[in-house]
Amino acid sequence: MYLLLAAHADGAALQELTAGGAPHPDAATPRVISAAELPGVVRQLEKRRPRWIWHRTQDWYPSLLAAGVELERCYDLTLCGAILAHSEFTAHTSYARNAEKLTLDDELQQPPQALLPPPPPADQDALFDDPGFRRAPRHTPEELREEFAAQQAALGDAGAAIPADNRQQRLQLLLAAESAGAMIAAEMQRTGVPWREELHEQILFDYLGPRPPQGHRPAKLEALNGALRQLLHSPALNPDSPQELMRALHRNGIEVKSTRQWELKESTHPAIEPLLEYKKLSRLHAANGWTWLDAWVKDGRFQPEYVVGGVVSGRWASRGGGALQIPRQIRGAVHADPGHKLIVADASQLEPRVLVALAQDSKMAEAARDKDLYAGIAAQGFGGDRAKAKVALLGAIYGATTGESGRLMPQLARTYPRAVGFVEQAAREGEAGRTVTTRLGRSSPPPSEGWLRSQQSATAEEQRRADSLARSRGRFTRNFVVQGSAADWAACWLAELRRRLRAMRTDGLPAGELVFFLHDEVMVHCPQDAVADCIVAIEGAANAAKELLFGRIPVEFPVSVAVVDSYDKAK
DNA sequence: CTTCCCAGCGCG
DNA sequence: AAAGCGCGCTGGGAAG
Repeated sequence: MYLLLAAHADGAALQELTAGGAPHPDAATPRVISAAELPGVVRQLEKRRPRWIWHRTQDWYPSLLAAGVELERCYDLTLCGAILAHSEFTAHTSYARNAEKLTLDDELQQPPQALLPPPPPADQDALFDDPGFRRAPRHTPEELREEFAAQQAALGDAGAAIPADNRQQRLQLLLAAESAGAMIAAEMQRTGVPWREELHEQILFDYLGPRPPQGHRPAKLEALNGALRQLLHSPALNPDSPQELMRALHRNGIEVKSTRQWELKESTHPAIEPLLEYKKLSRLHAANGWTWLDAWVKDGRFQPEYVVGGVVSGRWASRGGGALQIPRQIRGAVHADPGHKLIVADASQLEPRVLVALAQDSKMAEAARDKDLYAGIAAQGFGGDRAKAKVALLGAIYGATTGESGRLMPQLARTYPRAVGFVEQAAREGEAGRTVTTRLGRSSPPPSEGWLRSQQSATAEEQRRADSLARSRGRFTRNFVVQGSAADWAACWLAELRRRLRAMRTDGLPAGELVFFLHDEVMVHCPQDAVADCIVAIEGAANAAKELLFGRIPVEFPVSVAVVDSYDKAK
């Protein structure tokens, strides 16, 4: 059952559609529902387990959640439209050809915000107090219905070219997973990561000293700054200025081309150690210090905004608070509530395993049967040297050309011609200006106009520049197929896990809540007596994701699970 | 004063 | 050990 929810001047318009996107015979015209009665109506209709169709999940779902209405599944027209408009699986359809003049405005990205406190938790009326909501709806119900019908038609044609390839099922799975991801993002933002402010403050005190007045350096940084000024004979030095710092280093005979950590480490000058310490602490203070704590943690929860579809590869991005960059230093502040545990689960070595499955490299699959894939590869082709094997494989996925990683490539290619050939092929597609596609059908963006123009350059100098741009794009497409297919896997893992956790709740069992997701890692906050069942759900979902993407293949996707009180104890 | 870009570094 | 992919955020600094 498909139910379209569209904005309406008086609240919402609701219409039942067929799977193809036509109005259901019993619902020729949409039903208008006032804002006040919407949550109740939606709650009632949810009992029939519909798929809710809407322009953007983030416009509807947060307010429904705030009103206490949780839904099972949806279809996000914006996210799905973006996939269908660019996917190679639908490139031959009129939907893709008309993508330039999409009926929907694709404002996936909102203007970037400065560091602002997170919005207060929405209450039941928030949706309807929002002046944006009271504006004339951007799309009529009929426009949204037609958009859904067009997307369904494109999906229906996805398998036409190569039916045996299951392209239609794969793309359908991707659309469902992406829409589920949008719901999970809204739910996780509402729930938030359990964050103990007093533990965070203790960490800051230990590293930096007491909280300084606004705009001042903490004591430890001030002391390091004093030492640096002496050691570098620069009494007014501000080490936060790369230019000043560079000049001071040069004055003291430290000939670096940048002030990056790894380059500074080359020097043995006595100022280097305090300088690196200063940089580390200064970063903590600026990015995750007291100001961050004030702005982002409230009532024991960190509630970041996730941006589903924010990365071309299908990974999520985030907005505000740097949610996907929580440094190890402060992970001790992420702490389970009393009587609860954090389950931190991580798909080990996900990208190499995805490469094995994509390339169907049976030799590498033998190595991937081991819990430690790098050790398996080391045994097969690198004389047992695990570090070498890891650098070589990651280099193949990233497109390393120089350094140890680049030198190891021929050795890797000899042992695993299929796996290496797969990423090499993806690189060649990109260099030639073509697009590449993930397992489930998300395609890389086409090259820009400027890139295409650069490839027709005349002079030798221009040609060198063009070749460099081509190789750069090749590294991007090389990585895209692996990173993007790993994101496909992770989206299915997450959606499957949500389904299983919801089932536990429906069965009246104690169940955990998803509170964090980071590319190949999930965190579940969970009552102690639900831990065992949650782990079963996490592992079952991982296996389900593998079979959804690749069928029954002899490649393991092991999940490493840690049950901890605080995040720093995981890994 | 605001706006934009860069260098640097955090995460995977 | 080295600098190959994808992001967001900060402070500095130049430009308007």
